[in-house]
Amino acid sequence: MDSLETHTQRLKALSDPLRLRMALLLRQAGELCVCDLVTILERQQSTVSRQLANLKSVGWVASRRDGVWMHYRLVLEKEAPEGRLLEAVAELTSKSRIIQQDRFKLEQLEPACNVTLRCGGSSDT
Amino acid sequence: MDSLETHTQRLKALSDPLRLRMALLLRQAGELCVCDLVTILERQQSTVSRQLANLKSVGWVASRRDGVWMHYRLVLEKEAPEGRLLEAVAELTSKSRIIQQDRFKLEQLEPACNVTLRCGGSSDT
DNA sequence: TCAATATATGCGGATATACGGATATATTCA
DNA sequence: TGAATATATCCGTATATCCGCATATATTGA
Repeated sequence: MDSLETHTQRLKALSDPLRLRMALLLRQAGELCVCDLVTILERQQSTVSRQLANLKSVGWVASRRDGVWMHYRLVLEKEAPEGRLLEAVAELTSKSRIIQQDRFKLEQLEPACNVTLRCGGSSDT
Repeated sequence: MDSLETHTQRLKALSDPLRLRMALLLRQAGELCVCDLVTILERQQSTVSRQLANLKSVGWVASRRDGVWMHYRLVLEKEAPEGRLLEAVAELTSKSRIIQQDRFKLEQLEPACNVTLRCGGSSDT
């Protein structure tokens, strides 16, 4: 029984192009560190970090420290309305040029940090 | 293949508490005129009108003139991702105090204009 | 044409947001 | 302890947003 403001703030967090790209990248990758996102999004580290803090403050993502690196991941209870919302957003934006480029960059990414898991993509060998 | 900006603008339109309440009221009522929304939302007519224009400019609602009245309704292709998005939002916010109050006020509403149809609610007599 | 009503829009002020650059903090390793 | 790296935060500026008030526009009916 969150207040309406709480919900609109969560929606607003996804209403910024940069934060939405972040959320969708995390959705695809499972987990990413700040420097990976800096590489893909081509923004200042301070910008990326601040927007991740925004996503975290409204509960979309959580973080995990691994040495010097902070790994961010989506917080989604499966079958929750939040998951369906993000799924719908992902579907709506999947054809967007930038989103497709982001996905490509993610696949090509040489992980800067020793990522433990990276879901999807090329897992055949 | 809308641009990412287009999609984030549509999300942002739902990220404002007042506009979200409007969208959910229209979802429940089917169609409402500006003065009905002014009554329910207890805001200035100019505010309501401008936010409806916002929702219209990004494609969430359409309007129909009926004499002096402008009736607004949601534009939702069934089975489209937009519909699932709004459904998820409606579910997330359904427990919010304000949203419940809005629903109640809508049911009690003495229509200011001769509304042709009003779905749901008390249609027994 | 003119008054009455419903709606839309211009304007200004208060507030929020996004960004880059600089800097602070945290962790690792020598 | 000190250098190197990754991340977080502070600051100022530019821009966007929200609202109410006043006013413009559109429609109806006399």
